[in-house]
Amino acid sequence: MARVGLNAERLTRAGAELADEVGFDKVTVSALARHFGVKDASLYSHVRNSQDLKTRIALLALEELADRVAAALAGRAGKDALAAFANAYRDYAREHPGRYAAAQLELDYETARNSAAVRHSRMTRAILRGYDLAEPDETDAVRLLGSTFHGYVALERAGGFQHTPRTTEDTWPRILDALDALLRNWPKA
Amino acid sequence: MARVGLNAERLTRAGAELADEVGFDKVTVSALARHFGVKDASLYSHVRNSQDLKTRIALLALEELADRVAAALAGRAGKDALAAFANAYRDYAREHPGRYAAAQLELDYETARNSAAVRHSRMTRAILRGYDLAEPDETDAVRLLGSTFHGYVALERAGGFQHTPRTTEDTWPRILDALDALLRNWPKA
DNA sequence: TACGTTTGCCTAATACTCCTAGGTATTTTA
DNA sequence: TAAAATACCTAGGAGTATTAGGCAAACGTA
Repeated sequence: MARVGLNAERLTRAGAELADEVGFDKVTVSALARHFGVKDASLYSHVRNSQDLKTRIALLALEELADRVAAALAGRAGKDALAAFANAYRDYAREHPGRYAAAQLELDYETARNSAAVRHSRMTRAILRGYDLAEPDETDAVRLLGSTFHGYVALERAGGFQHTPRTTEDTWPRILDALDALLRNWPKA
Repeated sequence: MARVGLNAERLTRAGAELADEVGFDKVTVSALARHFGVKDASLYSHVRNSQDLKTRIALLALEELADRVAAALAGRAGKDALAAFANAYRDYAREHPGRYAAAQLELDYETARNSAAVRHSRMTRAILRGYDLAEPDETDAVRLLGSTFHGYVALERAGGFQHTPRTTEDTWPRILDALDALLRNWPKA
């Protein structure tokens, strides 16, 4: 019979697309097998198991997201960089909800260490170059930014901001204003 | 044969405890049935299905968390209230990781509307009474606080802050300082 | 206290997902 | 073109979710 031509990368890409369509938690080995018109068991030559498949999708999403952020950040500094970073992050989550959810998957130490997660933390730190922060304030500020962006996107996605007339479109730029103001006037210890 | 005496509430409580022990996503109908020494099918007289069980655990967690926050907030204002709120939130997540994850479950509109989630948003707004913010800044600030706390707890739990010498114990109070400073000097539109 | 009703828990059965072992056929390579 | 690698298969076992229908314990009432 004709072969479909599977390999780990095609499975990962199809899994990422499937995640965006139906949700990351609904990406299963059998759903993916159905998508390619093969039997479940056939996937196990390319992927160790279900967890491995999910990890690969997570790593793909982290790479893509890091690439986007890097592109958005190029040549910008200060508040421009802050906004570019934040928007890249948020836009990715909206365009690719499944991949974004995948990027949140908890990776074991070793896997995370060799993933694009490292680029993410370096880029977050790079934003702060336009502001005048010394350690340990810089680390604290990195954590604040990461927390706020991640939290905002998560709550927005969960529909947490839908019960008031104020739209999230209006709120978002104001939050960037606020964070910019905060970074320019970081409180003394 | 002797009956165990199941009912929806006991199942929900046991499910919440199980969530804290093994993770919310590992709370299954069959695991819970095993815990009580009964057959899977027996649970379906008390709970509609797996989703219903998870929703009940989520609602329980939201109630508990709201109670804690309310207690922490009583009689406080300004930065005191901010810190009490944030700590109640964070402590709950650390003591009850499974329940906290459950509280993040996406509820449909109607369910959310009748849940303790409403108390949560009211309490978040109450914090701001000690600061001088008019609408729509108040709504934006509520969203910023919610995002930051939620995001911080999520990233901390995922181990996102473990790769640097600066501990999260040191960072956390500084983030509260920063948010307090920000609320006192909210930028003009 | 006996009787009927409720209901807590059971057995049986179906369906879906994950995964292993071992086989066949196709493609690659030497 | 024969050998090696490998893409996909069949078969089957285990766990989870769920429905349908049954028996017996507990409860309310006459």
